[in-house]
Amino acid sequence: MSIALERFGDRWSLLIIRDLMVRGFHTFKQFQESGEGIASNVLTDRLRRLKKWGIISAETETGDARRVNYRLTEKGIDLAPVMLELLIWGSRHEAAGLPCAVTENMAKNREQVLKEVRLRWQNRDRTPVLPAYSPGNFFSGNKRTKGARIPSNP
Amino acid sequence: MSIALERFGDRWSLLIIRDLMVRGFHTFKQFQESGEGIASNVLTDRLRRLKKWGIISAETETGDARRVNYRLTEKGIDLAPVMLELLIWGSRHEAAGLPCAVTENMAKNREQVLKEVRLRWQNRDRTPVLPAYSPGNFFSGNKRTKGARIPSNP
DNA sequence: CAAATTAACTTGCAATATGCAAGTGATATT
DNA sequence: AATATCACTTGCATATTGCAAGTTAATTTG
Repeated sequence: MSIALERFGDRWSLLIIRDLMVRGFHTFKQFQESGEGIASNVLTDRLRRLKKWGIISAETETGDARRVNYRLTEKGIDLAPVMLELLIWGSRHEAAGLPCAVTENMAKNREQVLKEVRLRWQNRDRTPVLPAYSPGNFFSGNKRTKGARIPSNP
Repeated sequence: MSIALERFGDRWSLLIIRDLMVRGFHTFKQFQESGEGIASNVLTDRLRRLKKWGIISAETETGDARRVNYRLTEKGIDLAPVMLELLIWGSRHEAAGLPCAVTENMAKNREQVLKEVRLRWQNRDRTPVLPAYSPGNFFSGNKRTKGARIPSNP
């Protein structure tokens, strides 16, 4: 069986990766309080597994040794195309929080979007890709389109 | 939380979709005997859920009322881009059964590959995308490249 | 500097999901 | 008519997840 499918065959792993990728999450607490409802013991386990698999890294913050900063590795950020396709699919086929116009625009400019996401990763940019969050949505889950800088037809 | 991620947040759903998409599976029995080890009660449940969500359809075969034919819907086949990106990611970052040359070729010809997959779906073509199966691989899991008609640089 | 707070986990136990082996019932084949 | 096949069910053991309440180490506060 495909290793890739085994990796993400649970309720939380992909969600954690998405939150790291586009919502700017980087601490244990943020995941816990995100409202998604992951139990702390499971969160611990998932972060550990993702780290073991080289998808995320964990390093204690310089200046506050209580905090641990989680971050996608190169391998992790390489999942961006998967996430983007899932976003587009969800927007087309499931009730979505983002207006279809926005996601269809993303679909037309996949390379652009992915370039932008990777740049944010390189720059350690922690602002959410879309500013706020509301349920039912994929990327950051907000209906606002303002601030979603990503796709503007070239 | 994203509906798309909720849909596939279990061990088997994506695997079933992949098997329908590229391995030519279409019966309960095939899934059971595929060696992936899904329990029959869970398989029943997953097929039911996927049907409920409109991702697959189920119809009893004309001519043999015992058989049920499972098939991806339009919504289901639209997951092909997600699957393809997962395949490419897995090939780059996890031990893969397919030679990287093949998957990188697919990565260069995504549109081609997707067109081919959709055509197979339209034609109800049940031959596996890649002829045989070996573990550790994503699409059909075979190391053979012969018969993988999909990517040939244009 | 002692007390309170914070962040990242652990622990114990209940609830849920999954795995397994053995059915069942409706066709179809021999 | 007997046997086999196919798509499920059922009952129960095991594993995973969810929940609430700790624990530990590191800051912050008064």
